[in-house]
Amino acid sequence: MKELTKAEEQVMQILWELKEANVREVVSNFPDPKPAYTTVATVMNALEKKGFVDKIPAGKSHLFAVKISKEDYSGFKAGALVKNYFNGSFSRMASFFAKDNKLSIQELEEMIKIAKAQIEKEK
Amino acid sequence: MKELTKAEEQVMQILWELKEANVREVVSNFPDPKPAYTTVATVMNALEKKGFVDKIPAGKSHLFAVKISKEDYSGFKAGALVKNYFNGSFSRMASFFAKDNKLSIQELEEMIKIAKAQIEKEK
DNA sequence: ATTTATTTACTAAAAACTTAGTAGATAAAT
DNA sequence: ATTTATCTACTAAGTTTTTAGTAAATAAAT
Repeated sequence: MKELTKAEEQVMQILWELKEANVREVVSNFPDPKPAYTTVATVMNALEKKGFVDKIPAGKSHLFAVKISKEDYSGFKAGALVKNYFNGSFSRMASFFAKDNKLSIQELEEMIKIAKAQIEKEK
Repeated sequence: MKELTKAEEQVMQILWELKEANVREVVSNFPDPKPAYTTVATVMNALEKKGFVDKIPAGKSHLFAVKISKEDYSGFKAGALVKNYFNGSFSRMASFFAKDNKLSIQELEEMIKIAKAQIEKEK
């Protein structure tokens, strides 16, 4: 999987929300100050070349449909982060977040529940 | 805190290991093919300008000493990841990792231990 | 039918990042 | 003292990324 640049990532975040959209719709979902239409179009074409979206002719314009899900890309990014910054250990990252009250009790309890369920499943 | 570029990050990973080093030492810690001495020097000066290291005259050359710890930068990166890709919820990330056997039982148990300890501490 | 609006393909300038050379200073070796 | 090695500051070329304009095609409005 290829890396997204900053500009590409911004567009993908919008596309992940919309699932599919044309250039105009993506532009209108940008916060102000919105970039130029052609700027967004350029980025979206790059995303197609990189395989992140499909470009489908639709009437007068094109529809860009998400091809690589946010979940897949999230996993890719999270994996790289854990590898490069937490010695490849997720629990090391968990302990980092646990420190300094970075996590609420609710989040911690949720985490325990998830982990327990997973252990049960693997038995 | 500023973002590190790819090249800067590579150098920082070496500096985080060495705590402090001059250009020559950083170059020699690069895997082959090693970049040019001046290339590394340029990056290290950029790191000083960004505030990631201190540049201390030491005899003939300079010593570059880590100023922003790997832990601090890790937290910064992990926070951004959780915010942008897991709806700001760490447990959402945990559940993502738990899926598909991405975590060993050992890691999961470690996670539970950490979370429980933290909850206890906050009481 | 002609004007107006929308969209795309192509092009390109500007900015950011990467890589490294050159010249000059300083120190070490002979 | 002169040569050799090391280091830095400065410069700059090459690459990637970002941003957007222009021209052409198509559709919509008058």
